[in-house]
Amino acid sequence: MSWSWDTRKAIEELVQGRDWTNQLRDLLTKSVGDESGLVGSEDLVIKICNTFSNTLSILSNSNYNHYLNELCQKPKNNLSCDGRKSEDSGESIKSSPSASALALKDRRGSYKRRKCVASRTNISSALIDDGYAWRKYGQKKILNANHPRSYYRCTHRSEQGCEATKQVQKIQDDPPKYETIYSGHHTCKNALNPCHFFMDQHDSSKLISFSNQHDLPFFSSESKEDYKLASEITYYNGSSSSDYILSPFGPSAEMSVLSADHEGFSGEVDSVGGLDDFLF
DNA sequence: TTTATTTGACCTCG
DNA sequence: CGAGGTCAAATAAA
Repeated sequence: MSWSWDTRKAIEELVQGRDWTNQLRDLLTKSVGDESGLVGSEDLVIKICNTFSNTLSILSNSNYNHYLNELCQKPKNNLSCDGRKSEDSGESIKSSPSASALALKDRRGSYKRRKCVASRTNISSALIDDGYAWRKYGQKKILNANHPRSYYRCTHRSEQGCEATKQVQKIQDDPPKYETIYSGHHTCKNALNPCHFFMDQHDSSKLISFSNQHDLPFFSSESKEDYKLASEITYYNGSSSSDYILSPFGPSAEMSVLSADHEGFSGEVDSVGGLDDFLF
């Protein structure tokens, strides 16, 4: 696998950032009742911030700039939690298709099938609250898959025209593994304080900051279902052509991978395997 | 009553 | 023609 210099540089920056983050965690753990740890941690925080800044600077000059812009435009707003959710549930008794059902024929089919839309694939060990409100609109049995795929769209699609959608599918039983494919991006203003860092497009020297870390969606819980801490891998499928690693963030997260593959998600696992040099 | 989910029909694309 | 994405009535939950 061959990566551009930018790609390698960004990966190195992120790995360095992770290491410093781990050091910082240790320091903070130690600093409970010990002032000396706090002094060192301040320095580490600056280093870590620089690491992420450098990475994003690199990315902003790369093919991923469009995605970064997308992230930057994401709403950073208030928390409320009504992420309803449901996975495969029991059967529901359906009335048999009757004359009224047949009358639907003419009204259906006024949609276009999605094609080649940039998507992001997230693989996690548990169902994850991504901070947005989703509404389930379908579920399908997928060929050669043990579990059905659920289809969700943004709850605010009707009133705000938000086109974000996601598909969730359990892809492994033991240990459980879930694949979530996100398509489109949120244009709604009612997001539930999604976790994201964002970049100041006008001043990349101080381009990164974290929103309320207590609300990191990957570490929060979702109503109705027992959403657990999840390790995860993320793939981005956009329009450019190399693989990327992002943010192995702390011991509980495995890592995230940016992948750009127009044809679905080919090569994703291989990509992970090829990153061994950077992982522990 | 309102809002969300379930589920079979229907549609598009490869 | 089949797989998979979407629609929308029926149903459940709040």
